[in-house]
Amino acid sequence: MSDKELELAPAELDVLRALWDLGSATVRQVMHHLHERGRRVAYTTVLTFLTRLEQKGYVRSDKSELAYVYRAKLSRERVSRSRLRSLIEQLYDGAAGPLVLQLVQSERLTPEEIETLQKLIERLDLQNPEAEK
Amino acid sequence: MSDKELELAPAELDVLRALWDLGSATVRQVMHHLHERGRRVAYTTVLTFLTRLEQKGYVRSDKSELAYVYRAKLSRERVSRSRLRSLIEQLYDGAAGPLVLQLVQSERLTPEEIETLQKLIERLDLQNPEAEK
DNA sequence: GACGATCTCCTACATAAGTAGTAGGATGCC
DNA sequence: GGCATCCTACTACTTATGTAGGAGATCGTC
Repeated sequence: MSDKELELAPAELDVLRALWDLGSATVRQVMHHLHERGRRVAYTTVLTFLTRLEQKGYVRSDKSELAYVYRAKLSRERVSRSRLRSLIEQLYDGAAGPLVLQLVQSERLTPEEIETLQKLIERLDLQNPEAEK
Repeated sequence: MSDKELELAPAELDVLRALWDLGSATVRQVMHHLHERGRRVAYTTVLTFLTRLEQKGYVRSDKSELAYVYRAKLSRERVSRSRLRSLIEQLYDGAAGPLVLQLVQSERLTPEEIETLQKLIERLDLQNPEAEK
């Protein structure tokens, strides 16, 4: 439940993203994916990252075919949560409120999103959680 | 208005935070502040960071007294915005909506915050911006 | 069964980030 | 006016990040 640091360098995240997008993939497929997004990296570079990610436990590989097939062990949501947490921690001393406000103000949300949000808030409001610390 | 990359390594951010908290401060004051937050760094380390930050243009210094007094040129909001942007970009392909939802769901907001948010949303809803594009 | 394409492993190397020591100037004070 | 302080400048070293080449195992195929 709690997110212990969860260190991810930008380039590592790119690779992880490829896995999220692809589900599971070989080194080569990840490389292609990155190329399509405009990142010109060498095959071995991708391999290096995948290997490092696996060492960190963020990815697992499985060799049934010729080449290893990699898959993320870490979900996008998990990373997102941790990132947000540290953002909130670092910039707002742990208070999420200001961040939400800023987000809602500065990012244009679609009408649908606004509506969803509205419903969500209503619910929050009702079951006012008496937040136990 | 637009946020060009805005590179800030974690440790640099810590120093910047000290300046935000303190308004303006000498190396020594920043160091103390960091110590209070549990970061045991040497005086010269702080100096190094402050110097680097100044080179990057994120901080300015002013020598009227004995020691230089530093002050952030970059606001907390600015950094926050840029951080959020890249988070949204990297994790949600540019769509802010999902992030907001996740935030509202996973972070406990105080009743006041909820209320503020609610009002904000209402306003958004009214002046429905007919988002061009 | 040699050849080209692929794979993984190991190694390497440049730049960035994080941390700090030392030297030498200025300041205060007894 | 010499001693303890405090300040900045310069230098240095370690670990992380980003990037990739070469070596050797495998495979598919002519």
